[in-house]
Amino acid sequence: MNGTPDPGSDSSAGEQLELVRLELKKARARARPGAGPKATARHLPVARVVVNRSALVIDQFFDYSVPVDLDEIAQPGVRVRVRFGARMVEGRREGGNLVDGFLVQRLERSDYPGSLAPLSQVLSAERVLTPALLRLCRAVADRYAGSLADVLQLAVPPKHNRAEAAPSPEPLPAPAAPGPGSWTRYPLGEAFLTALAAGEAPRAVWAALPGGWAGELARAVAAVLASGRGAVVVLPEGRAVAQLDAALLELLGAGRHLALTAELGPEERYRRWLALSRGSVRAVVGTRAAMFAPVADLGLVAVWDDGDDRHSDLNAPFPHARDVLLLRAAEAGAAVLIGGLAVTVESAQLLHTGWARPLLADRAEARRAAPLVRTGSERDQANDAGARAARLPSHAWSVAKEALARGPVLVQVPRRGYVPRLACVRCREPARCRHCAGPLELRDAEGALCCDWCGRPDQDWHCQECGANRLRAQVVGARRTAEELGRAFPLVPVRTSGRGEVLATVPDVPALVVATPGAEPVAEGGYAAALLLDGWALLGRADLHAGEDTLRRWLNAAGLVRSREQGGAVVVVADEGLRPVQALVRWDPAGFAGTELAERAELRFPPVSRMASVTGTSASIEDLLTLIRLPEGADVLGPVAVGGGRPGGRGEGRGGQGGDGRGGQDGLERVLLRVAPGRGAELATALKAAQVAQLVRRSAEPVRVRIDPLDIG
DNA sequence: AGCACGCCGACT
DNA sequence: GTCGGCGTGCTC
Repeated sequence: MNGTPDPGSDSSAGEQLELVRLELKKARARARPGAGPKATARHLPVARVVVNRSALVIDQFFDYSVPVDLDEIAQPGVRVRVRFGARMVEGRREGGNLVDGFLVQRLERSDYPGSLAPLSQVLSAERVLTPALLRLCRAVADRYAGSLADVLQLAVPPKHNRAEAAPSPEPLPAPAAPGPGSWTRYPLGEAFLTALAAGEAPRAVWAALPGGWAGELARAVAAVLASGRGAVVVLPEGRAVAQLDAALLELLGAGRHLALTAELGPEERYRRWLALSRGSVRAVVGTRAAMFAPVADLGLVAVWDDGDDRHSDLNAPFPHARDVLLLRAAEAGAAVLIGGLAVTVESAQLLHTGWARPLLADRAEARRAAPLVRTGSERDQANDAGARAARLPSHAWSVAKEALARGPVLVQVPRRGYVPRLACVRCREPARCRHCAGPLELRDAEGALCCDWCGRPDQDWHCQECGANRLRAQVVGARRTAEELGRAFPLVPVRTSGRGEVLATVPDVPALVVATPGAEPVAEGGYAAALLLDGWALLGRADLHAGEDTLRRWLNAAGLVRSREQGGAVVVVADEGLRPVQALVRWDPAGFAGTELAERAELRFPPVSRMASVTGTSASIEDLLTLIRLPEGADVLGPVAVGGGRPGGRGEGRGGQGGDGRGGQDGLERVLLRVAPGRGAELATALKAAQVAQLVRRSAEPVRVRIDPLDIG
């Protein structure tokens, strides 16, 4: 029968041949000398490995034996490849995939009762996963209820052979301690620098003044380098990194620091990462990817503008640069500097608990550095036809017209698509649920009010502040306003900076520079004036952070304007009675953050409480809630239906746009879990355990969990 | 997560 | 009688 093809059964003969070939292949694999039992290292024959599998249910170490030929190279921290998922057949291991991992420890013996598979491969001798980095990644994974492998993926860049083969530069000796520069603007500024240079670990929240922040940050880095320690600085985007990079280059010359940003490309990024890991360079500045940068002898962590949502990583488990750096500082006993023109509520809490000290300028100094800020009413239309065409209040119109004679004028307009929040028609106090203080939403065409957090309806809403019983939803026409503005000043060039194209700088010549928040170019000689338009659209977003975030965006724009002594002026088009507006006019970011914090505490909002969101189908959420062992006093808010999209991303809310399509047409729901301050770790642990239980039992579709969600109303 | 084992319906 | 569904369990 063999070799006599039966006409009509060609295919079956072919299949048999194929089968025979497969069997031969298997036999050869078994007989291959490399696959047989190999001698194991005599000393520390066990290698503990973290495998690169993100699944929560295998978030643990696995032990492998170390073959003699890998004994020397198989040091803690190296990248390895191991066979994972094999099964036992007649006492032999069969199958199993080659997966990447890191060797974390060499041991005399394993506590695993079975026999150990050998390490398959050590990829190189480079010890990329240092003990400190491993501890950090473990802490971050725990804090965010994620797996170690997920965090390692964010923390250790992919291997690049060419970068790894090249030697890193020789380290330079520590520089001399820098002079205080413009830190003299803050009463405690010099003392902070001195402490850094002396090897201490001061912790500060810094309300930076306009002008000079990059130089001030650079001096903080230089001071800690002078103490023989290293520094990590994370900034929200590439243009800010470039500014600090330039300031450091000027202060320290080349070779003592490096910049790490996403746009570098894999080879150069890994080359720089290795320079840090190998101790060639001790200071790094960069965007959020730099938050894990392996700086040895960490002396200082710093975050710039920590309220910017770009500090949140977009990959699971969505760590936030500020919080990762705080974990690092605690671990390393390093100094902390959280700075920005604005002060976040999270920073205010660090001040409130006494964990950090304030680095604030006194009122006179702040007045000197800041531009003159005035409000313009949206109802106060100018008589001038051009102003009417631009729909500008008369004050804004005249300020812009006057300033255009002296230099560029910045016009900040919100991006289209901000979702307005329901607010009192009279005093514009946001409409909140009287049970849990979540934001109220219009859920259906009937106009029924419903809480976005707990889902309770509210038939009889009236304003807590002024007693009015009517609501309004704000409407946005931002982009059009900007276009009309260009027509209103026909002789002036109009430049735009926004989503499509972001300008880094504009020259010191008269021009209208229309920019969306976060995309404002730096004007070389400072803007002569800035108009902050449509404050309502910003303040009216359905977002817990709307007030804080709006003030932050205003401050960042106003901070690019010349000081009041130099004739710099800002007009903010918004109701002067509102707290963010007052804080801008008085240039008092710290005061605003303190008040906001007190209010959050009263309403039990983050960061005074800790929250996590759980998203999934109704059944899977219910299932998770039966499995979870919640910390004492935890609140369960919801579930409520949510629109499509990725709950992990920044899609809805803070800084993002969209967020329409609510109503749960895809069947997804969300609950918010709220715990008392100090119980965040317990909550994360409980969520992870419940998720693992759900995955193991397969009792329902898995849910998605996010700690510190950004998109809560 | 993958991947294999194991026990019940419609087809050669 | 077999091919194949996805429930349950493990991976050093």
